[in-house]
Amino acid sequence: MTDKSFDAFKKRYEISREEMTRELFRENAESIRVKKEATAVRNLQRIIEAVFTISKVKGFQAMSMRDLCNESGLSMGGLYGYIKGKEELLALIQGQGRRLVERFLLESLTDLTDPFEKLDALIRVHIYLSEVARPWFFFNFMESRHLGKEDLTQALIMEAATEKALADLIEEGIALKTFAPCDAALLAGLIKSMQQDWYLKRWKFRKRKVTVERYADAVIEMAFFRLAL
Amino acid sequence: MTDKSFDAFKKRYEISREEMTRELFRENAESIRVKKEATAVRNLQRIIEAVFTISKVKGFQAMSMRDLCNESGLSMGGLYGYIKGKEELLALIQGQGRRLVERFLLESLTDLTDPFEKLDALIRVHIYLSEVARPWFFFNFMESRHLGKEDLTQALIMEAATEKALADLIEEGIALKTFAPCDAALLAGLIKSMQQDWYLKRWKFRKRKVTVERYADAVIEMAFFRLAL
DNA sequence: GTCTATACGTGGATAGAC
DNA sequence: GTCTATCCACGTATAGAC
Repeated sequence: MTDKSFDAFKKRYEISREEMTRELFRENAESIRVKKEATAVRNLQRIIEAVFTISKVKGFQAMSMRDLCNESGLSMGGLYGYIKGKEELLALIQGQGRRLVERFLLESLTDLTDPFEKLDALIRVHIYLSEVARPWFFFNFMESRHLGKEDLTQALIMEAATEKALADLIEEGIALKTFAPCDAALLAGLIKSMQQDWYLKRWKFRKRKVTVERYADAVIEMAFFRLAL
Repeated sequence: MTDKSFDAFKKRYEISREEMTRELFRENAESIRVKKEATAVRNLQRIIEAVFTISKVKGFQAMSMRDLCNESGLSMGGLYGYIKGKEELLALIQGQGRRLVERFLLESLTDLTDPFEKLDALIRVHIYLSEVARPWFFFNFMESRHLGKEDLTQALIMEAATEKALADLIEEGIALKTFAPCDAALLAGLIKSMQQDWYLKRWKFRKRKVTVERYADAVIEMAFFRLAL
């Protein structure tokens, strides 16, 4: 990513959006009774968005299937054509998230060589991604501990992968004597916590009129101050 | 606090612990059917701890009153001698938290004048407090959005107060030309997000054998690097 | 493919015995 | 003060009509 603006990122994201839901449908096709792709993809999207909306207010556990029907516009019977039960919703949403992170986060370092540039890109793209797909990030953070053992393991692996990408980058810079020596793993964790705050406390930033670009700059600046020689 | 060690803080905390639950009982005495203070305080403590334990695993919404009975050792009827309903548990726990923060956080700056020392104390004491009262901090973070309007407002005020204390301190240091100029409110938020990570991801730090003192040092170091002239 | 109606289970709260 | 037994409301999931 040579263009650091949020708008450029947003466009890139919106292009992939529908395609990602279609992939999700195909991956789960056996457990979905509805076979017509256009209908299924549209309804799947509505269901997932409804889950986010309701969960944000009352939490996933407190969301009843009736709530979900009202919000998504489907009826009880119709809804059960898409999912086997409430539990499966979690797995479904997890799948969408894995796709998000793989496609946008772990591919963000192409064409960059300077450690500072790479670190900038890696920090920035995470914050931008959490802005465009905020409902998913928020949901994932709040509800991941209710996942089943299998899905939880998957989630933790993905979580660790993004943190490790940061730590590796920092260590690489230290080895090159571009960054000042420090505990790379610990610093990566601190950076991650600042990244997360963007989607966990977004109401706060909106109230204070802090833009996503400005926030990303501030986090990157913190890291650079720490790593400057 | 002249002694920066965690052990010193922990001792100070443990002395106040029982007393705080007693205050909580007296404050809510009208809505508690049980009148014998010794019994009531003991059971209240058990109930609150049980709520934390269960909520950590399945979330407050998914916790049934039967779960709570099993975990606390009381029966359904007995339990309802202490609380009017499930909703009231949230308010009760909120009360305990307000007491925690007021007593330990907002009183931590006595006897200090140097801005760096004050900032060190304010950052450190929050992290230490979240370590000794981790169940409360975790619960508060995860469940606060399910509070009623009244209690939610209270929680947000308290949240804002701790962040403002940080921001004020930073601005004071900038005015004194001890700190480098920067956006104090934004930096305060970033520091807060790093503080929160300690209790939100504690399993991670335990696995990596990062002690609470070391973590506090790392966060303070981040702030100092940013604020050094 | 989607709807309405309904069976079956679980949860919150209380009454009354001990 | 605490327990057991019970009431009623609500939630999930399915059967069968359209």
